[in-house]
Amino acid sequence: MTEESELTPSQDENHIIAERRAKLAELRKRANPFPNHFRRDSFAMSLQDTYCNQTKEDLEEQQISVKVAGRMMFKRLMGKASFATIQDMSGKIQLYVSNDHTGEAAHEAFKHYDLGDILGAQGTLFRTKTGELSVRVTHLQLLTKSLRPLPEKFHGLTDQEQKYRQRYLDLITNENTRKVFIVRSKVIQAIREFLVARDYLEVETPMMHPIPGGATARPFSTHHNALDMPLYLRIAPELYLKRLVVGGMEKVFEINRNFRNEGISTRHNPEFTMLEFYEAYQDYTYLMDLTESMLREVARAVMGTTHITYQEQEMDLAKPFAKLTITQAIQKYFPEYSTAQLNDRGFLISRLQALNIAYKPEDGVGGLQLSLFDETIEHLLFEPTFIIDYPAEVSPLARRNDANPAITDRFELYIAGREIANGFSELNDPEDQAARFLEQAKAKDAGDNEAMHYDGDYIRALEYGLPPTAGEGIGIDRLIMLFTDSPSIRDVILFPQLRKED
RNA sequence: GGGCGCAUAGCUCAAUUUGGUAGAGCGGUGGCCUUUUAAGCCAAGGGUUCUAGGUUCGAGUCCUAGUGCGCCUACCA
Repeated sequence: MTEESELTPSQDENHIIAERRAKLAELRKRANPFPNHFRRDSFAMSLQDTYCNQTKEDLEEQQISVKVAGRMMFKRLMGKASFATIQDMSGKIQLYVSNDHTGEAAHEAFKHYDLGDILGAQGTLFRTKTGELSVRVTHLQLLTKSLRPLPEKFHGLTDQEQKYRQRYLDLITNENTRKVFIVRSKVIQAIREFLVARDYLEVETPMMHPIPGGATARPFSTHHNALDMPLYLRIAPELYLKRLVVGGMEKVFEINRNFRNEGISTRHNPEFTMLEFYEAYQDYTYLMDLTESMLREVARAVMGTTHITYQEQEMDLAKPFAKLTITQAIQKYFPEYSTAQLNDRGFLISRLQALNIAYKPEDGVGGLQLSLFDETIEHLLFEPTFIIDYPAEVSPLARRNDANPAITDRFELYIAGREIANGFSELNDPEDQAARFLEQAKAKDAGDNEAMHYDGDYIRALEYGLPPTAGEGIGIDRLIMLFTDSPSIRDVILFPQLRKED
């Protein structure tokens, strides 16, 4: 960081911060304003839950003593008594601070505490006139002085950029942001439990690859000094996970980050979280069933329902997911295209040109159909839909279909108009795989910088024998967008990638 | 990468439509108030209008360039 870009007092501070610094300096004269000996015994939400049915009289009778701590979010002074609302990781609870119970000196000190300060309070539970559960504070202590003012309490933080750059402020201020990331954590936990319950083994494979593979994408490149060799941040764990299946880990999964050096959008972050899982002695039809079960079970576990509202449209994950081939999907929305036309290279090219859709001139019928599908159909698939039978030319790691070697036993799952999952019966014929790597390498030489490298060790592994295996990747961030009704991937990633601030 | 939009007090927003002394609420400061709920009332504060140029007697407002963010689009999951 350069000297100019650092936040120095003269550049960044305003009168509010100056006043708070002066308060802090006063506090320092009397005691350490950052003590670390207060121990709470209760969370706000557990108190609210435990005592929600107890009346004012019940509480007076029991004299329940509690110690709570949290950040002060609201403050209401009324002379000889005050109310404050503190927030901890579970929720909020109100404090009643008064000359009578807290003592005049402590109450006077409290009046100079600021919103954002972190307080520890001890006292007894009671219910106010209006029925709100509160702590009648007998001992109050400032645990951390906050120097910077919080965003306005009613509207909160709304500036998107500040929400992303200063996520801590967004989390302090916005209930919904907290909810999104709690749901995210629970979804990942539920997926883990779903797979572990089916005897899957969770593993971690390298994030730094000497040969980037497992997907068609541009990698980030770096360099290892001691080894003096180039390394790439992984674009997919696929080839390592299948090596593990070769090694006898017959049900294996990994939830971790992938890195792709490509565009950023509401659906793309340079680093994103993928679930990949592989199961030996299964095929892609099994994966589709498993995926339906997984999404239903996760939805029930996290939200208690399979009903999802995404951007004001509704769906029910309990309904069977549709299954369509690429051409069936095209014909569903454009019945005017005949099957013969959709298998006619000339017709497809004329349509793509008419619709101004980019395509690779060397593509066969399958690739052209896919280009047409991606541009015209994909965004229309709101209800969960498996698109099946992908052309072999765009599926270099997938097993060929027994009846039609031009296509593969592969599917992609679309929900809310975007790809959520991609799965297939794995290609375990080492000679076919070697040939397809060579084809990719040829494309790379011809200038396709997303084409795959030839991975000699992966071929060597296949030559020892990969059992017939089914494998799938699920984009966790996009799944979380769906479950949290978030319009942008940046809303479900705690610290999305942004440009430098200065 | 291309197109469109936005940037004003710590935060949320105004500022009469080619321009004429930059305002309010919240928060903060001082005062009143012992059951408040975005507490209330009174008072005094708080600004490099994103940055750099330009037009003009005069620019938050108009023009040019830049920076950041948002949306759409392209590559992609």
